[in-house]
Amino acid sequence: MEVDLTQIKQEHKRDDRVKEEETQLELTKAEMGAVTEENQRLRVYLDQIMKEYQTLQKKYQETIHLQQETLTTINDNKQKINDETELVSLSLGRTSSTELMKKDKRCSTPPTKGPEGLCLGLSSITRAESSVARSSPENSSEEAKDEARSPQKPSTPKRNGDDQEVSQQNPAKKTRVSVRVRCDTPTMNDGCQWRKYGQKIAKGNPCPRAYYRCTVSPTCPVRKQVQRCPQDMSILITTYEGTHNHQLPVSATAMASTTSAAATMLTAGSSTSGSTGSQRLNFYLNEHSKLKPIYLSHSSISPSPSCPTVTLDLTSNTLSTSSPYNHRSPPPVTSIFPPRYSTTNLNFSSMESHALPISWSNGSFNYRENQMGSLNFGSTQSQDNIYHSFMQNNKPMMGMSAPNQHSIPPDTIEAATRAITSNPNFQSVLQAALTSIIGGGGDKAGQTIVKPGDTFPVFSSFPSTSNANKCSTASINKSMPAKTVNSQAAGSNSLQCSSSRSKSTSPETSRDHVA
DNA sequence: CGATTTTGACCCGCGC
DNA sequence: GCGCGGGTCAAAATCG
Repeated sequence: MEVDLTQIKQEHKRDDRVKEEETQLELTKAEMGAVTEENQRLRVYLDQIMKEYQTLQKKYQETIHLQQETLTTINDNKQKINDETELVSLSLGRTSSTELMKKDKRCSTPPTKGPEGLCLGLSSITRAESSVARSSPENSSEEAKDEARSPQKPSTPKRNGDDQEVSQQNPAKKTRVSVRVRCDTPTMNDGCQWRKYGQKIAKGNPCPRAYYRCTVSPTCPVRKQVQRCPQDMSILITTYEGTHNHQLPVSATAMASTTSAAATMLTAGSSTSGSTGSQRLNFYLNEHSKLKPIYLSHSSISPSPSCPTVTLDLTSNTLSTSSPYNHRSPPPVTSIFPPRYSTTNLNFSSMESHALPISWSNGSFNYRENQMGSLNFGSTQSQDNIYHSFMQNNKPMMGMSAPNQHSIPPDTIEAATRAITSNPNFQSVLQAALTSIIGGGGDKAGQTIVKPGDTFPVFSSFPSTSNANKCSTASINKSMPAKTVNSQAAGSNSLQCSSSRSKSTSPETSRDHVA
């Protein structure tokens, strides 16, 4: 009996083992089946990817082929031109050729031309911005040259030196960046210190044009022109020109980066635009759960312009027109800053009408709010009161007279920043500056926007003493609320329209702002 | 009193 | 060559 029991037990054990093995086998089979299925799926996926890759490769090759054909055509044209003009002039250097050739040189020059990586057409502004981050010895040496030139030739104005510098860098063109801002204050505070050295009434524009020079460094050649748009007096057109040869204050880097990016875009963008008429690029930004277009219109090339100008249109399109362009303020580019080569108009106008004013005076597009960290968010006051209280609260913090405040809608700033940073052509230029400002989180920083219910954050971290930074709180309070942005009283505006250069208009230009 | 603005004069490039 | 217009200079005025 005992023997039978042990036999039965052994048989049971054997059965269990067989069953376990069978189960494991089934499991393994099932796993194999799944894996085979997945493998097939992956194969199909891989095939699709390969097909797409091949298609893309085909398209790429076609595009390359087309580009080569175009280049060949251009070269043929060049050859024809050279044949027509001078058969000997085959140098790849700075030959006297047509505009087309200049553009070609500027644009299609392979990036192997220099250590700076960008094509030869890069403007001084790009270098300026690079010198913002690192004051390049090249610039300093050039400045030293300028300084040396001036005393030697007392009769020669210093601007000649600047022009020479520019002409050395970039023959026959000097990129300007024009910023259009709906602003009631005499000047747009961009964080830099400016000193007014002249004022003129340009022909065709009753509003005087003011000339400012950067005083952060006595040798800084950067200049800016400030002028009211004749069509829309509430729009301030600030044109920057030149290269900062010094460290910029943090508050000034944002504007510098923006203008730099715009300038870079002008030069880089012209590389693809060729000589064809107008080009329009559209940027889209996702804001408030809807896509908004940002139009980059590349205006047609003007025949008799003096220098390439890129216009950053930061005016708020409060009328919300369906047109991509701001019709209320026609493009000033061709009329005010007619470009010799090309003019790029970056219209960052927002279609939103709830735009709250923010300050450019901080120079960092409001991004410093987190760093400053003494804001009253969540206030339920009206916007006017909010702004009043904010200004009062922040006066001690600013530790200075209220700087110029500007009615730049936050979404406009965000749009500008996004549009600019989204362009690969100058992402590298902007990266350092914007990253430092935004704090690394591009999206998050981009969303540091004043919401309609929030307290309006205004910062002025730059203790400037220049007039450009002076602005009365009263006039700000009058003009800053979004609803009254366009109905400013131009009384304290230095650039208000006037047909004569009388003393009555000029002194108030930038001084009698303090209430 | 120093810094800044104003403003008439001057310079220079460009078109005719 | 001349005139025009934009840009700059620099002395005077003004401000803080």
